[in-house]
Amino acid sequence: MAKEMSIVQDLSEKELRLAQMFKALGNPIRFRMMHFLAENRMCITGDLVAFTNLAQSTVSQHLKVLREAGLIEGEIEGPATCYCVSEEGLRFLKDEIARWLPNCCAVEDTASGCSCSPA
Amino acid sequence: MAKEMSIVQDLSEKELRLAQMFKALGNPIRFRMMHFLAENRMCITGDLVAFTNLAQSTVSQHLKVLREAGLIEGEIEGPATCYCVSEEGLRFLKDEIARWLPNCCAVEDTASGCSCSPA
DNA sequence: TCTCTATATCGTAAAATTACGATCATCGTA
DNA sequence: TACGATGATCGTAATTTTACGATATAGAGA
Repeated sequence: MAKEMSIVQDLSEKELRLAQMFKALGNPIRFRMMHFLAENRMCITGDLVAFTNLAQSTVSQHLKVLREAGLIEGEIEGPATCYCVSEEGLRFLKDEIARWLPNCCAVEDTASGCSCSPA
Repeated sequence: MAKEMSIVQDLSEKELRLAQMFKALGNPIRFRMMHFLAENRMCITGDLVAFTNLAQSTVSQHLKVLREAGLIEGEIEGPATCYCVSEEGLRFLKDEIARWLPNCCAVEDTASGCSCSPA
């Protein structure tokens, strides 16, 4: 952990958020939940519970991860909580990815492959 | 795990790869390694070991994850192994993300926020 | 107020990830 | 062929993640 910090430390705010989003979406369940949320425009926790077939507490936990990554937004709606995809979050994700690692893989690049020591 | 399959099952090939890429990049160390790799165009395992300050075996393990996600490519170069960012992989990632969840967050969308039960 | 519904949070067990040292395999060279 | 350098893989400990049931919280309605 201490070692990790030394390397991870110098990530910018945006990069940290991007990494957090990657982590959140790295789980297949959460990945799928995002789809569901996007398809259905919005839904309450119970809908995701039915969809995933997981325990309510588990789903709630996954929702928390997605929320903390800024990928979804929740709003208390009466006794339930209504979730939807965060437009700001998704836009951020798409924009950052598009700009990510611009130094490589340009259209007119080495074309493909890794050519070490091109001697 | 069995339950997970029922939900994750119906992910397309591309979606599975995308999720795998997310997972690989979700780790801050690997996230950082991708930067390093992109900045330096290419490098051998030892360079990453020096950069990350982690054990050689650990770095090798991280490289494997990135490789299996199709994000980098390794080529045996004499006694060493030369790694570089997979152009195909990164292009795939960027393209898929750009197309991802197209149903939401269009430019002329609800603008922002989650408005449940708009009654 | 009492209850029902819907969720978040807590505590905990199981599984996966991460990190390390040690070992094994390979290439280039003396 | 033996050696030194470079990395991949193995075995394992520590940490983190994932999932569950139980409990706590809050709104809506009888």
